[in-house]
Amino acid sequence: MKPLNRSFYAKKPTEVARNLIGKHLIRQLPSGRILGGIIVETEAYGGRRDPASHAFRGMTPRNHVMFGEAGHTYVYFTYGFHHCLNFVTGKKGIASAVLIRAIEPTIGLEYMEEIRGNMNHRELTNGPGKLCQALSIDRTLNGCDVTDSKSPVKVYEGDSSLVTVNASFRVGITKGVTRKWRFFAESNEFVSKIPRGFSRERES
DNA sequence: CACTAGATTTTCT
DNA sequence: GAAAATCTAGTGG
Repeated sequence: MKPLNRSFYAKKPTEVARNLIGKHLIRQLPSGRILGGIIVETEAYGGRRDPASHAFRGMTPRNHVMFGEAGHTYVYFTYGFHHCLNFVTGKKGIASAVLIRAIEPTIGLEYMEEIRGNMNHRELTNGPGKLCQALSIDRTLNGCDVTDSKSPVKVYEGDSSLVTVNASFRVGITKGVTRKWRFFAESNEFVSKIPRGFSRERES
């Protein structure tokens, strides 16, 4: 099985964000150990037109990979604690990316528990900062080519047809809040936050 | 369950 | 110097 190819990523961020739901995210550690899970929540970010995007004010040392070729990782550090994983989308020269907000862990649960603390499996990876910690992702992984089978981070086809994808407003931003650019798997318990108007089945 | 505040440091203005 | 694509613990209902 091969990772998703570049044409998958070379589209509008909203389209890629929606299509990524249900795909398998795979992380290979330097030790060779494999961790992974199913992507259940994403958000799309644009370029100069999207006030919530890091690229809104043009290229900077931090965001320059967002302007590059689709199918590369964009990993940044924020709030003094957390890393966030994105995939670059669209055309080269025009910034856009998709933030991976949550996964349903399927491979290497024991390792994730080891570094995140032994906890409810739902708490392991249901947030952008949490999943980066669980998968040992930091800025040294910025700019990886996700379509390369040797990359430490890859995405494989999954059972996307089984999942209903919903759209809602993005989370944790103060500008561009009216765009419904957040996508998530309906009724999946690993989604980070359920917005107003949606319910989560089988919640205590 | 809903809401708030505080931690901590990089990045850009 | 201010803000940030977050998380956690704590309070109150």
